Amino acid sequence: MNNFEVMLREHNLKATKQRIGILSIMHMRGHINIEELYERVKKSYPSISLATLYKNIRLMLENKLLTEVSVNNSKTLYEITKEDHAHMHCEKCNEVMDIDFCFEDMYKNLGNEDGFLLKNTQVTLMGICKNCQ
Amino acid sequence: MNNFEVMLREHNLKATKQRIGILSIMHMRGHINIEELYERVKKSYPSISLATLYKNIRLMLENKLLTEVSVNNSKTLYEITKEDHAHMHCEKCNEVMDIDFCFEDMYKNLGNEDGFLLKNTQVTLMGICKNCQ
DNA sequence: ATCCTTGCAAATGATTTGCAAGAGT
DNA sequence: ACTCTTGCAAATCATTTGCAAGGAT
Repeated sequence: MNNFEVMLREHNLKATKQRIGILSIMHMRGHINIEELYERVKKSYPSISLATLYKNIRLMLENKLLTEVSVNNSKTLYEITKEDHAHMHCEKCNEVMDIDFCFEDMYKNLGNEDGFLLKNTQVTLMGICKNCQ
Repeated sequence: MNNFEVMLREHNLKATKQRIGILSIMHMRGHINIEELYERVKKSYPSISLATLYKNIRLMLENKLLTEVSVNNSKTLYEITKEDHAHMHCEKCNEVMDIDFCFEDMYKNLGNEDGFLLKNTQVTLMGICKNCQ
């Protein structure tokens, strides 16, 4: 029983080969969009269908096992949920990288939030990465 | 010659009725998605087509007259480009509100950016707004 | 007069659905 | 054995394209 099986069970999901495949690709790759995920998962499970991929992504998002990362001007990415962090998004190669970030410090700099019940924060730095410059 | 005509000319775009219509809805509405924009613009210009809307949004994004606002789990929004600010996104009603935010202060709290050429930043607080609680 | 923009219809791309067969517990 | 998941095909929704006619400068 590997890590991903445990993760799935902890989130009340059956541990199917397809799901374990999805999670292991995501774990290796970091942030990934549906299209690339499909190409890669097919290498281990050639019979997997796009519908299965979409259904599972949706399910794992609802269970908070995955987190959606919306970036401007390119496809939605998904990552395995982890500690708070910020993202750098390269507008040329579309790569997304994690950076350490303390949300507590940021909250001190906020303006008027007027009764808003805060659940989560997304911080994305947009620009050009080292390789693309 | 109204404000929107000036804005368009300053960005080297011809001032058509359709474009002025798009901008005035956006100015009133704040953040808006394509579907809602279409419904509203049709009220003043019933003949406008979705294709025209998409073409113009794309064009104005390229000219930085508009800014894309990607939010998790709901349609991409667009707003007229303005000074740096952060967004609050209500996960229930999907409304997006602006809040004051000083990016300079935030940059002090950042981790390793390793040669990244920063162009822009997006900060989104996700949660439940006052009305929806 | 020229070039850009519009609206239409069709093409393409992304995501969801229903259902019968198969897999996980 | 039971229930949930898969894969397929079709349906739906979102976005883009090509082109002829119309509009802005």
